[in-house]
Amino acid sequence: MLSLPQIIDSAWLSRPSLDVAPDLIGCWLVRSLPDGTKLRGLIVETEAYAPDDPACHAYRRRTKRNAVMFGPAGYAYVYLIYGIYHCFNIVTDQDETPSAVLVRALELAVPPRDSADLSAKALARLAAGPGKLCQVLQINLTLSGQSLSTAGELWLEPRSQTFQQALDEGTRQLYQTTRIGLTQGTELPWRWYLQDSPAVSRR
DNA sequence: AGTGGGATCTGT
DNA sequence: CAGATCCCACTA
Repeated sequence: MLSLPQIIDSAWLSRPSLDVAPDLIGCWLVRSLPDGTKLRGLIVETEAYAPDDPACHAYRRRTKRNAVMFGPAGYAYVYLIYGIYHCFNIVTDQDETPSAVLVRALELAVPPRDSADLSAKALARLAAGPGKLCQVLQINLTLSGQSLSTAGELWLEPRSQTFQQALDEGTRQLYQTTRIGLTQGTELPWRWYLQDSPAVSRR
């Protein structure tokens, strides 16, 4: 029986992204908005980015954009893609080891206030994709470099006992496959998702 | 100072 | 499958 962490702290995240990425499935991403609203989503899809990984933004060198990935674990790395969408990453591994986990999809625990007239199906797809989840949780560049602590605007909470049990018993399963949208490193099976989750971005 | 490409998403 | 649209890394 795997022991559950009480909290997801820097030590838990200071492992290689390949270990952290699957472990983050089933954990909660919590966003506290300036007006006090809290949004919670169950993480159902992640991708690992590692040193010596040609698809990693930090593959070549340290730059202004990717600098946070070179720092200690437990910080947000957010970037803008195609001029339109944001992608949210969790910095992992030891200080000076550039790596991160991209959060690709969430199951929203509480529907956003302005989504009352959506079908159940549409609701389940609201945060199905890295760009969409950033839209829903209002994650943008200002959060990049911020610490993912409960004192802040964005943090992580561990798997529930029941979720862990379902995994242990095989009632729910993780699926491991290749990453999405890349031009390099396409063959590496560094994407994980929760089987049967309607929020997974792509199968 | 200018250029090109990108870990996306939607609608056609 | 084209297009939206902006930041930043890279070149000069």
